[in-house]
Amino acid sequence: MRVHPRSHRGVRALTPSVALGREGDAVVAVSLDEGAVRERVADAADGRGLAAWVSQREARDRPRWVWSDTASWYPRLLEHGVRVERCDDLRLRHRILHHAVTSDAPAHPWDAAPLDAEPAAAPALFEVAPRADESALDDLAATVAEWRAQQELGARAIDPGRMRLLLAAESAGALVAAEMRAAGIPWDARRHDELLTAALGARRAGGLPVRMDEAAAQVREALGDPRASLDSPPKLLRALRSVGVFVDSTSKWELRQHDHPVVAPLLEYKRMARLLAANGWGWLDEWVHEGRFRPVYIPGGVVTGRWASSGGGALQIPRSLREAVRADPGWRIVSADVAQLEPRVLAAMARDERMARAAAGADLYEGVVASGAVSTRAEAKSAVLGAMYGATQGDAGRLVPRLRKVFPDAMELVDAAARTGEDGGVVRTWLGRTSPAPEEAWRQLQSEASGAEASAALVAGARRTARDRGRFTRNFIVQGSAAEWSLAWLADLRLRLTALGAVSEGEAAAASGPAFARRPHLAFFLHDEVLVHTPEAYAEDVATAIRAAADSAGRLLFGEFPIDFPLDVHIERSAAK
DNA sequence: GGAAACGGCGCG
DNA sequence: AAAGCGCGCCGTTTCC
Repeated sequence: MRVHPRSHRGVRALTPSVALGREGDAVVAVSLDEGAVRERVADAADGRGLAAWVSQREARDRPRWVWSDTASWYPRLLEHGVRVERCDDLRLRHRILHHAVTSDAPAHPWDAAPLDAEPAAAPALFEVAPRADESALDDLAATVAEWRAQQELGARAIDPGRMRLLLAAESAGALVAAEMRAAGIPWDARRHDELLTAALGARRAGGLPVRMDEAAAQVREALGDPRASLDSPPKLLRALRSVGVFVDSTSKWELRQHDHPVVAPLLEYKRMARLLAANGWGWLDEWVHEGRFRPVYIPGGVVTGRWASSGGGALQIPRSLREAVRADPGWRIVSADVAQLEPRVLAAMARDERMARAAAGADLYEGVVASGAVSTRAEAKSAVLGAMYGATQGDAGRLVPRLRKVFPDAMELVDAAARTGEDGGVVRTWLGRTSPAPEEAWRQLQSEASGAEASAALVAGARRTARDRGRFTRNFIVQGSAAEWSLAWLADLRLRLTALGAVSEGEAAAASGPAFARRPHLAFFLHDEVLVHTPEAYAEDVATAIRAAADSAGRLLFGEFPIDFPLDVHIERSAAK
């Protein structure tokens, strides 16, 4: 029986806000609430002094730290083992607020108030990319001014309550991203090497791995050209045509449709070449050090609000290599992913009760079959994805209309988003992230095509780009709202894990490494899945926390609307020895 | 000779 | 040469 940790949601009358910024050669803190109490923190170059001061203040009253940019402030703290509970990342918030308040977005069914379209004064200093002068961004006066401007912008959002949630979730995500980079993904380089050898054959200096070489030889044999180039699409295309394989590209989906002796070995070669180039031994040498892969996560890096990553292809690790992720001895990896997150979010956003009923089980697609819309799970999946992506042709295009009959509310929501996009408007996610407005060139094309003189080709081209944009906005509201659910899940889980780890403080003190990495901690996040690295003793508690966080996220976004977010949770064994 | 575009493919 | 969204990265080709 374990003593239950102190709740991480303890009621606090007031969370103080404390801005950190540079003033000359010093870092200075200012209380933003009342009295504007100022305190010199440390020399700007003194990371240890900064961390010590923040740590002390964090312990005292856990303020909300207001800083220009988590990616530039927080790693310095983490380096010295100091974590903070919450922050306002002004740079990330700026991007959301600026778009939200200055856009000409038409009202949505869930909007609480008409949009105030008066353009906001937005200091160029906080524009997201690229930053010319890093030190200017950290300036204390600029930080405080930006924070005050953001308080006003936030109050002018269409739904200030939802906007507050979104801004808080975005900033919490920034903390998670920095912490996950600091902690790294436990990566078993030996296992990775074994997997590569099994897939590609033995590694050979100055040449291709054995099995790749063999596949290449088979391809060249079938092409009747011992020197055929396999890595150059144009040359390969010509070689294929010369032996009667009349393809229009060398992509695998097209090759697969041909029955020729070259096809099988070529597909095998391409599969191996891809693995070698993207995640081969070179990748291992470059990205895995001391048993950790440390990708750079970029919160809000995708227009929809999803995260992007930079370096190491963290968001594209092939499934076949996931086995190389191994907990440290005595630890466990707890993995969890959400089943069909996006259609569930769509059902909840649209308040579509019939679609929610179809989602009631663990498998939404089976629920769609049970609704009578389609007859197989494969059809259900194709139709649902097609509905969210805007399919018009093929199987999906044929099936989508059936969904319209069964789930009219959900379908009307995405159809309306598509119409808005085609007309050049902007759309918003559930919590209020606004899609980018169309480029001037796009507007220009549409207006030229609507003129009396417009050629048929011009009209057709304009129509096509309008449809392209419609598919983008259609998907934006779903992908972006799903990303918000995920952020809420992540933020809530982060606090639950901290609370869990707090009870193990004593035993953890003996271990080595940064304090936060000795507790259960997030190690990886990819759109709708997480990995938590945890001491073995907490594995079950972590699994429970992950589920509880998913329930919280669902309620936070969608209240009592009857939608659930079933998870696939696994506790994985650690590396042998 | 280097930057940008392209084809291709991994992930959700 | 995807149909049907969003990414990052690789090797090659094309452009300047």
